[in-house]
Amino acid sequence: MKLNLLFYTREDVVQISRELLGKTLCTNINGNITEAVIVETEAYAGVTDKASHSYGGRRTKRTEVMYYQGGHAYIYLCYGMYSLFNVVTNIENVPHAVLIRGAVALNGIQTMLERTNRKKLTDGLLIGPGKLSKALGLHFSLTGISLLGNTVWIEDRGMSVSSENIVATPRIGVDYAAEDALLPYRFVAKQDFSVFTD
DNA sequence: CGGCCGATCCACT
DNA sequence: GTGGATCGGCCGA
Repeated sequence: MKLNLLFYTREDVVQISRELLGKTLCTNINGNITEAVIVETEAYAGVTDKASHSYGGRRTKRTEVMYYQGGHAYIYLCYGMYSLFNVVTNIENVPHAVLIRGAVALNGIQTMLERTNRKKLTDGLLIGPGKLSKALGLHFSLTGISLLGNTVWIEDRGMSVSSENIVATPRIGVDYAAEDALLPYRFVAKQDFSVFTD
């Protein structure tokens, strides 16, 4: 079933990041449906987190979406060519988010291959936030869209990941965040979901 | 208005 | 392991 508002508006973004592992990220872009099991996430803990775009309460046209109520998508352009997809959490005006860094393809594989200009499905197709967003059609122009609608949403299909199958590490590419760069806010599922593919 | 740079990826060595 | 691609956002002047 589709994750609801109560899932997203909880206050512990680290806990939500862990729970998102094993959930199914779905998109329906112009009738092209793609689905993938989330296997890698990162928590961004808002105004007190130096790695977060909303650190210190920074509020700009781009980061405004982070201040939305939980259950929206914050998607922004990185390095001029990659859209990075985040799940906004917590209540309105508390700018927490979870970056979705990796997934395993489940359905709509042909569409994903076409979007990424590949011929064959490989394990790494959706590993990496830029690649994942491209394959699922999560262009940054979709930023701010609700995850409770019928374009982008996340489902619980009973595939939760137990804590002994979760590895926590520091986040990627946030060396600028001083001591917060060391926080173990990246979560990787050590579990093989590829067996569910088609 | 100019300049710098990023929550990345891949080809190439 | 390294550097180039590529551009919107952000900041300082």
